[in-house]
Amino acid sequence: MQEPRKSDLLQGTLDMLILKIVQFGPIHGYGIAQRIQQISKEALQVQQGSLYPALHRLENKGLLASDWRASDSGREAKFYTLTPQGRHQLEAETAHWERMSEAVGLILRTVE
Amino acid sequence: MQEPRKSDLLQGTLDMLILKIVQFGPIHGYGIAQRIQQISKEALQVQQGSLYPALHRLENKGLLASDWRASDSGREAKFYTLTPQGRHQLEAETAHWERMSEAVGLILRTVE
DNA sequence: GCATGATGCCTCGACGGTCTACCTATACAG
DNA sequence: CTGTATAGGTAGACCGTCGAGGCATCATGC
Repeated sequence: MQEPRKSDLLQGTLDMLILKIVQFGPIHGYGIAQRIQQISKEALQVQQGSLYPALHRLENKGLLASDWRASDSGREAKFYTLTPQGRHQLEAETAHWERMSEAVGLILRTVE
Repeated sequence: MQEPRKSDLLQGTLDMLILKIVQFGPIHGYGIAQRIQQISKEALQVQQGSLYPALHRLENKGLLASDWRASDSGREAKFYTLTPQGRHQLEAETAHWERMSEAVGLILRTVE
């Protein structure tokens, strides 16, 4: 019996993570995936098939704004920035995450 | 603007939480939902439509075993217990959760 | 000149977990 | 006899994620 194929991230956290990374400053999609992987010390990694739909989702909701600029490598890339709603949403999701993950920890640390 | 309809739990944690609660000793489904809610101080709550499919899933995978007994209220109820594989799985999932949630925390606590 | 890998954007189909909304039945209180 | 808590269950829909692809550009090595 082999690895039950664990997901690369905790379900439902992707949007929050993206918003958080973008908060640091304008960045393109490819860079977001790299940053997440790097900061998490390779523990989390975002598949492109998850990333781009998420970015479009967030942009459609008005949480992110985008414009084309030249990337470090001199190529055109779509840079995302946080909108005011995005910042607000990030705060809300962060608070929600804190509450929830703490609650899970509470259960896990319970010894009968 | 209304509640974005947040989920009642963090996606992907239900199986782990169930296994953890069952670890405390034989308990029936209804009781599991109550315990989770109670220990988490109402932060987490499990819908029955999520709970029972999850229990059947876990039993089919051989992580839980069940038998009918009389509950506290004198009614018949299906009591679940952890199998050895279930215990093993719980440890694996707990470790995975720790790694993942810590990684998420790492990102959230990063200040540029 | 050509292949390869890294960068960068994207789409599609499938899967699986969760939620909402139901159904059933029993015990007990009023 | 009606309502509520307890207890088990199913069906359908939704939606996020993943796997697997596609496309283009640029730098490097051969």
